[in-house]
Amino acid sequence: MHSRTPAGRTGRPRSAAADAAILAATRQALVELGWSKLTLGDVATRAGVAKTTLYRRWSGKNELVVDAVAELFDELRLPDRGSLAADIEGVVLQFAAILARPEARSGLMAVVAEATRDDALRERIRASIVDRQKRLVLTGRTRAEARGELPPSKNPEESSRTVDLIFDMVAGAVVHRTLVSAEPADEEWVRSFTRVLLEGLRS
Amino acid sequence: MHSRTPAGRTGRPRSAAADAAILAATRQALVELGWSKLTLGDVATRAGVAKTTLYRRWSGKNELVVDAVAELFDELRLPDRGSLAADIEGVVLQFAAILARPEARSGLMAVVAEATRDDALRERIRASIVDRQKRLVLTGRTRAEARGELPPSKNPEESSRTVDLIFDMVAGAVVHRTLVSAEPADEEWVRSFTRVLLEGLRS
Amino acid sequence: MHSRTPAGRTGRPRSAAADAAILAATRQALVELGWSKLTLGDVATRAGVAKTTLYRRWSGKNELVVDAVAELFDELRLPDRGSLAADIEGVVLQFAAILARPEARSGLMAVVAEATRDDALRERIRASIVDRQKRLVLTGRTRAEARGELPPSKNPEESSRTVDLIFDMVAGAVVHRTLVSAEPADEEWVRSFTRVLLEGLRS
Amino acid sequence: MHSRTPAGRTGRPRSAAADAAILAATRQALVELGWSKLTLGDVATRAGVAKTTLYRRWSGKNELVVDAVAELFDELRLPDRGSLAADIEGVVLQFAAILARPEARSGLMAVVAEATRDDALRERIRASIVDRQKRLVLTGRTRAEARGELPPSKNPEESSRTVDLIFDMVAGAVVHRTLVSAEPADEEWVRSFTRVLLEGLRS
DNA sequence: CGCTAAACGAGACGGTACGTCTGGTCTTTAA
DNA sequence: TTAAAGACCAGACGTACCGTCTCGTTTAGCG
Repeated sequence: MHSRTPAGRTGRPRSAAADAAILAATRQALVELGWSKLTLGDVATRAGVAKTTLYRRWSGKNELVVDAVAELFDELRLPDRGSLAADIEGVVLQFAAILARPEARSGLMAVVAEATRDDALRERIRASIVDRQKRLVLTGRTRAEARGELPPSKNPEESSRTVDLIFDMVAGAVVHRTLVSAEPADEEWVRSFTRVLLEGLRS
Repeated sequence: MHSRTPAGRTGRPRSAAADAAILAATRQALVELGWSKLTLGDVATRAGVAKTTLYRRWSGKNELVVDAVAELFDELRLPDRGSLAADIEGVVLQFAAILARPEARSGLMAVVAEATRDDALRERIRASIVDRQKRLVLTGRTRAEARGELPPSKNPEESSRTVDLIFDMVAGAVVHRTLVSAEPADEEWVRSFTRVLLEGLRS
Repeated sequence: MHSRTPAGRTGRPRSAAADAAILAATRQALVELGWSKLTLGDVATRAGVAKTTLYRRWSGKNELVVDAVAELFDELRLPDRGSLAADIEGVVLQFAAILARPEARSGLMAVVAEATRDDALRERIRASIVDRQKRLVLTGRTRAEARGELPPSKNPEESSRTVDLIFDMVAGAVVHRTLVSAEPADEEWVRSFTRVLLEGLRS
Repeated sequence: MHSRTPAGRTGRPRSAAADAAILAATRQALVELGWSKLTLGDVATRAGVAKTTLYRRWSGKNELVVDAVAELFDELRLPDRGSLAADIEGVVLQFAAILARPEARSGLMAVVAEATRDDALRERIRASIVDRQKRLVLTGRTRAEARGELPPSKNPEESSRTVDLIFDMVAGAVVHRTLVSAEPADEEWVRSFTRVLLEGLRS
């Protein structure tokens, strides 16, 4: 995380409230203005905070927005609905619901775009957002193997490759449907998608 | 398109060379600087053109970059390799090759991010980039039905939904693999992906 | 604009009205916008003329405005009211009336300002505007000497110096009163000024 | 003045050095480029200051140049040479010396030209430049009355009118001689001028 | 309880890019 | 050939943010 427990002991401690206020203000500004018109000065004003305070915690717009958006994905949970298909449908719908929120839409794509030229930023995105999602895929796979819905992993390496493939297919399809095609990832679409994905994996 | 055949007949006509020079300069600047550090003044300088000339043709950075990136997708062709799987693998590899180019990577994602708040821009992206790709899916489907590799479409509406689903799955997976996971969409990955997709569709 | 010279064998006949239209448009623009916001493109539009046509006749803003303003001074006449004092009062009032017009106020001072760094422009101002006024001073002096109101010139050189002095005093005082002090050079002021000037010269 | 003692007390205080540097750079640029080619960006660069800093203190070119030129008139002093004629000659020579400097020549006339359409600017000129000069006339008149060289003022209103008249005559003649006629206001000319003025006033 | 030192708000600072406007020039078609 | 139209290059305009830097002012923990 960006916050650091004070190394030395003296001096005024950082305001814990400021962090929350800044992240909330960032999301609000993303909703109202979108990524490109969001300015750090405006975020600071909304948060009732000086620009200095903001820069003391985040090194720039990208880092701030990653953290602000990452919090949105905290609510992702793998439901246990009894079957792999139902579980996947559940989590995909959650994912789609998050991407339907305007603060996620422009914020997420913009930082991904920036990350194409900034390895540190990509790493931050991976740690804050992507891995959180990927863990759900892992859990789901394990649970499905236990249920006998998927054949057990033959070897770790291939297993890892498969998880990556599934993850790219799930996240990619939902993102593309939502942001590029600009159509809602509603229940009907999710059901069709899940069917194709699972049939493909089963065979 | 942005260019307009002169409505009236008088006056000096717009330089056709300027358009090409500007788009080429835009791609070059995308490679060297990335989206966020690309400035229109710099593009104009690279193109040997005044800023006014640039603004006369494009209303802003987003519109310019969409056109510059769109040209990259002109080279996409559906190969005829004899089987649906081979055809898909071929076109996905082409798509991945384009996304591997730095001028496409940051440019494409950035305009998609902007399009989340700008309907006109999204329409422009759809017309210039997305529809061009979707037509390949349609062609591929038709060809596969003729070969008997896929069951013939039952009704137009469901057919359209299926094409959309396939398109989101293909484009989404490749984009996510390439830009978010930041792993190459190489032949091995493409073969695995195609197998899952086709098996899922066949059943 | 609609004048057509039938005799010319090649090319379009030249518009005789263009000069007048441009100068009139220049004065109108001076009234409405002042010197600094007057643009040649705007003048051309007001005159119903292309910018090219304007540049074919004048080399720039300064030259155009000098000519436009110079026409205002064409109406200056030395009245013959029977006494030197009355004659001077008459011409000073005329001069003040011209300077009260907004197209003269900002136009004249602005070109004078430019002329401080541009000898060709200063020469143009002298020829078009200043000499026209100075001739009035000469005429007035000659007439006053004939009347016996002023002693006859002792030698040409001193005479020339005196004319220059009078001219600078008259023109300078009226301009300063009108433009810097921003007070009207009305009859009362002119009478006081003339009295001081003539008493000073007589002794 | 433009500078304001900070109303609120917080925030970084304005740099006092910046003001001086900007005004000096303005005068230097006036010398080298003249009014019309002087750009605020260039002034900022010369002063080693950002454009924003300049615009924070002055609202535009006119206001800046007024202040820059006004400082030139700070050195005007009414000498005490024992007689009214000598005093006037002294101050007129000082005035002429200032107007001989290129930073005063084009700068002063240009702002006067602009002031014909801008009351606020005219007021600024009056306060910063004109009143400073007029006070010298007042002092001179008082001193001359004490010496008995001029009859004492009959009433305040007429006295004020006379001061205004003298001021317009002195300043106007010197400015016209220097800038319009473009001849030096040397000692000989000043002596002639002073003689005419004083004889006119005495009678 | 007073000292110390960091964090705080405010806002000025040097920069960079914006998108617009104007100055002059050049290139087209029409008359 | 000249006119009107308007595209062209060049560069200044005034504004908006950037990220940094002073300021004077809290506000904690330590002594």
